[in-house]
Amino acid sequence: MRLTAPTIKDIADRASVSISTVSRVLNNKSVVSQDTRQAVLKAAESLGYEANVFARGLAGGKSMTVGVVSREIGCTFYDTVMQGVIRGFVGTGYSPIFMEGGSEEDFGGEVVQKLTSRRVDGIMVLGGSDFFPENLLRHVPESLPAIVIGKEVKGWEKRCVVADNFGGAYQATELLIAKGHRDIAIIRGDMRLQDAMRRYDGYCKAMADASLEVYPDLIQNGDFLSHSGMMGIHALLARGKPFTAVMCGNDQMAIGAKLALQRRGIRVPEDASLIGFDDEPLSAYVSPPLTTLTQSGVEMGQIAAKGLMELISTGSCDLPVTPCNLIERESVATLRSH
Amino acid sequence: MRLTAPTIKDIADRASVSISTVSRVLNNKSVVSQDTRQAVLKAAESLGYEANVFARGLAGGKSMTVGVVSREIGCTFYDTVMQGVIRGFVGTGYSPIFMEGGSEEDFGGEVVQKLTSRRVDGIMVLGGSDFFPENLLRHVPESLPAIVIGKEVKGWEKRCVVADNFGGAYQATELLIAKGHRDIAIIRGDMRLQDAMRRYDGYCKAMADASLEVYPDLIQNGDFLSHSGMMGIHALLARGKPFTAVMCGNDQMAIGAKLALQRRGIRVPEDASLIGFDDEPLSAYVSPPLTTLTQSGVEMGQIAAKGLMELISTGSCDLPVTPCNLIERESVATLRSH
DNA sequence: CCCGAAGATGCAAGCGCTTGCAACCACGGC
DNA sequence: GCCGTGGTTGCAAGCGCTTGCATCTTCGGG
Repeated sequence: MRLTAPTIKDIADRASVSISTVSRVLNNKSVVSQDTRQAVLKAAESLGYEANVFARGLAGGKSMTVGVVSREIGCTFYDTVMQGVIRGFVGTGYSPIFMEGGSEEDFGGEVVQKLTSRRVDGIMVLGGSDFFPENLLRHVPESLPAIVIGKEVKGWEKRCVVADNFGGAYQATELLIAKGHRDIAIIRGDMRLQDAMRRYDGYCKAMADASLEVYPDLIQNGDFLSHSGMMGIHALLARGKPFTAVMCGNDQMAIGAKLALQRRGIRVPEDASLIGFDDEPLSAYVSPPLTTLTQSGVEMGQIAAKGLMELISTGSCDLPVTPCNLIERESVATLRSH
Repeated sequence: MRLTAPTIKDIADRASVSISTVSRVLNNKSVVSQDTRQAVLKAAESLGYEANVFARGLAGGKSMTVGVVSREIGCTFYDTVMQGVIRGFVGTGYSPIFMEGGSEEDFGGEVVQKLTSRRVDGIMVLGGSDFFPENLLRHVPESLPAIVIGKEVKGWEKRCVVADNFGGAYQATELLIAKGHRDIAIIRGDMRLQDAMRRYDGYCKAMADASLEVYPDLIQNGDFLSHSGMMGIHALLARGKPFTAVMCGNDQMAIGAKLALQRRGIRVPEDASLIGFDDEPLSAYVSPPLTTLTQSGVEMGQIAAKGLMELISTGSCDLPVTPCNLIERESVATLRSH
C-alpha cells in the first residue's frame, strides 16, 4: 500500500494525459475521445483511485454530503426513518451527516450554521413538532435545498414527506365502527405535533361519516409516551362515560393504555378494544397482540433521500404521501350487542 | 447576508494582519501576541466566520469527521448507541457520518474505502456479530484510529466499549436463585454474537456458584427477535423438563416468550418468572412489566465518542466497561415451596 | 489548396486554509 | 554601539481538483 492515496496527477501520468483530461472523464464533463477516456479509466482503476472529497468540495463547491437534523433521535419511529435515509444514500456518492436539532431557544440557527460550514449540499429535517421544522427552516438559505420529513410545512409543499396519518386514523376508526363500536374513546398524541392532529382529524371524520357523535368526555390528551397512555385510561375511566374501544395516538400509548385497563380488571379486547399506530416491533408480541397501523419509516426515509437528491440536481421534486396500512391483530373485538 | 461566506482573508483584512496570523490564532498554534489575537478574534466574530471544512481538510489533512458504521441499523439497542454517539460529538467540532456495514461477502472493504476517501479522522464500528467487526477492522489502515462498540475484539483491547453482559446476566440469575428458583431455563440470543455468549456465561457462572446444575434441556437458542422467544418457549415446553423461571437474552425475546407462556395458560409470574435484558422503552408497560437489565446504549455511544477523539488526539485511550443494572419489575415472583 | 469550424486536450488560475521558513523587531549584554 | 536572541508576523508553496480559455488537430467546403 502506498503511503499517500493516488491523485488525478498519478492517473494523468500513467495515462499520459493532463490532469484536466482526467478530471473531465471522471466527471463526464465536456467531450473526451473514446480512446483517451478508456485509457484514463483503466489507469484510475489500476491505481485504485478514490477522489479526494475535500479537494473536490473546495474546487467545485459540491460536498456530496447532506445534513440530517432531528430532534427526536432515540424515538423509535424517527430511528427507522434515519435508517431509511442512510439506505437511501447508499451507492449514490452522497453521505448523510447527522445532527441533533437545536434547542427550543436556539431556534436551530446554530445547527444550520454548523451544517453550512460543512458545505452540505442539502438538508433534511426530521420531526414534526409545532415549531421545530419551521424555526430551523427559517435559517436555511434560499439556495440550500431542503426537505422535511414528518410534517407538512406551509410554504414547503412538495418538499415534505409525510405519511397519510389522516387516512390511517380514518381506517382504524372505521374498523372499530364496523365491529359494532359506537363509544370510541381516543387518547391523542401530543397535539403540537401534526401527526397527532391529523390522526385526531381522521378519527373525527370517520365518526362523522358514520353519524356518530364525538363526545368530549371520550377525548383524552397524551404525549406519545407509554406513561401517558396509562394515565389516559385512568382519566377516561374517572369521567364515568362508558366506552367500548379506545384509539391511541401511537403504539406506545396503546400499550400503556392496555396495562392500565388490565390493571383495572378490564379485559382487552373482550371488554375494551384497543388500537394503536406505528406498528412497533414489540406490538405484535404483547398480549393481546396489538391491532395497529404501519407507517413505514424506512420507506419515508428512502423517499426523502431520493427526493433531496432530485431537488439538489434538478431544483425540484415531488414527494408522494406514504400510505398507512391497517394491521389487524387481536386487540380489537367485535362488539356483542348486550 | 453576503453571497459568499467570509474567509480568513476577510478576517485578515479587517484585522489588518496576514492570513497566516489569522490561521494561527484560530488554531491556537504557535505564539501570537495578545493584542493581535484579540483583534483577530473580534474580526472573526463580527464577520460570523465559520471555517471551511474542506479547505481545512485539504490543507491540514484533518477532516474533523469520523465514520460510524453499523450493520444493525434499525436494531433498537444500536439505535440508542447511535444517539449517544451523535450526542458525544456535539460541540466538539467532529461530525459523525453514518454508513451501513458491508454485506457478508464484501467483508467491509468497500465501506472502509468509502470512508477513507472521505478522509475520516477515525472510525467507529457498531455491532458484535461473529465476523463483522473483525472483517471490517481488517481493512482499516494501521494509521486510522478506530474503536468498536459491542464486542471485545482480540487485538483491539482498550479500543472496545462493551457492557458488562456477563455481570448483568450473573445478577439476573442470582436474583432468580435468591427468589427460590432452581429450574431456570434460558433462551439465549444469537450465539454468534458475543453479547449472547457473555450473557450465557454469566448465567452458567451464577448457577455454578449456587451449586445448581445447568440442564441442557433448559437451554434454548434464539436470535434476539421476539419470534424466537415465542418459539423458544414452545421448544422448552415440548421437552417436558419443568422450569419455574426463564431468562431471556433480551427483552424482545422475553416478550415473545411471555406471549407464548400466556397463550399456553402459564401465568407470568405466578407460574413462571421471566427476565429480559436491555430495558426497552415498552418493557415497563407490558403486562406484567418486565424485570430486566439496563444497558445504556446512549452512555456507551458517548463513551465511545470521547474515546475515539482521545485516540485521535493522543494516540491512545482506555475505555471503561459499562455496567448493567438490574431493574426489578413484576415478571419475577418468589417461588413458593409446593 | 486555404480557411474556418468543431473536436480534443492542455494551461493555469484559483477554491480557503495550513505551515515551514524567512524577515523583522525590540532588547539586553558585552 | 553591535550582535545575538527570542518573540511575532508575513511569505509563499502547496493540499487535489475543477474549469474558463487558449492551443492544437483534423476535416470538409469553397
